[in-house]
Amino acid sequence: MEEIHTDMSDTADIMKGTTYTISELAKEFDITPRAIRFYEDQGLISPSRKGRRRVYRERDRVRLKLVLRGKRLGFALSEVKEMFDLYDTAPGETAQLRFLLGKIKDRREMLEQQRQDIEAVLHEMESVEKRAVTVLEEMGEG
DNA sequence: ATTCTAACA
DNA sequence: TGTTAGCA
Repeated sequence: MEEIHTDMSDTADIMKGTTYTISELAKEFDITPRAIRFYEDQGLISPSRKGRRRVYRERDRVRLKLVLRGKRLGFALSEVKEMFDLYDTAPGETAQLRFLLGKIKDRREMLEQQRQDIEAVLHEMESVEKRAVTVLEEMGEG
């Protein structure tokens, strides 16, 4: 899945002004550079440039990590972006957290509904299966 | 060797 | 998002 590099503290990386190339981040998070550029196109990350080349700093790395976490939780990139925009607009504001809670609620409800749907199908399968077995047994006797 | 943009799948 | 082409 995903492993995290915890050598020096992140704060140390920040004060040192550590930067990363797109390939380094891709390797760290086990994704392709293409995916990282895609997230940028979607407005989720905005690395600075050195000429044409993207220069990723700790802030970008953190955002990328959050994007991937959002994906794991089943959120759309657009939803992760909404959260980022809220944070950028009102840092330290409760709006972002309320938004997140709302998203979690929606996501959870969707998953629970899916769970119910799955259970319904499973039960139906069981019913059909029993019926089929019964028919075979009757044929065996007759 | 690596990254980038753009376009198509 | 993956892939590929043509650059720098």
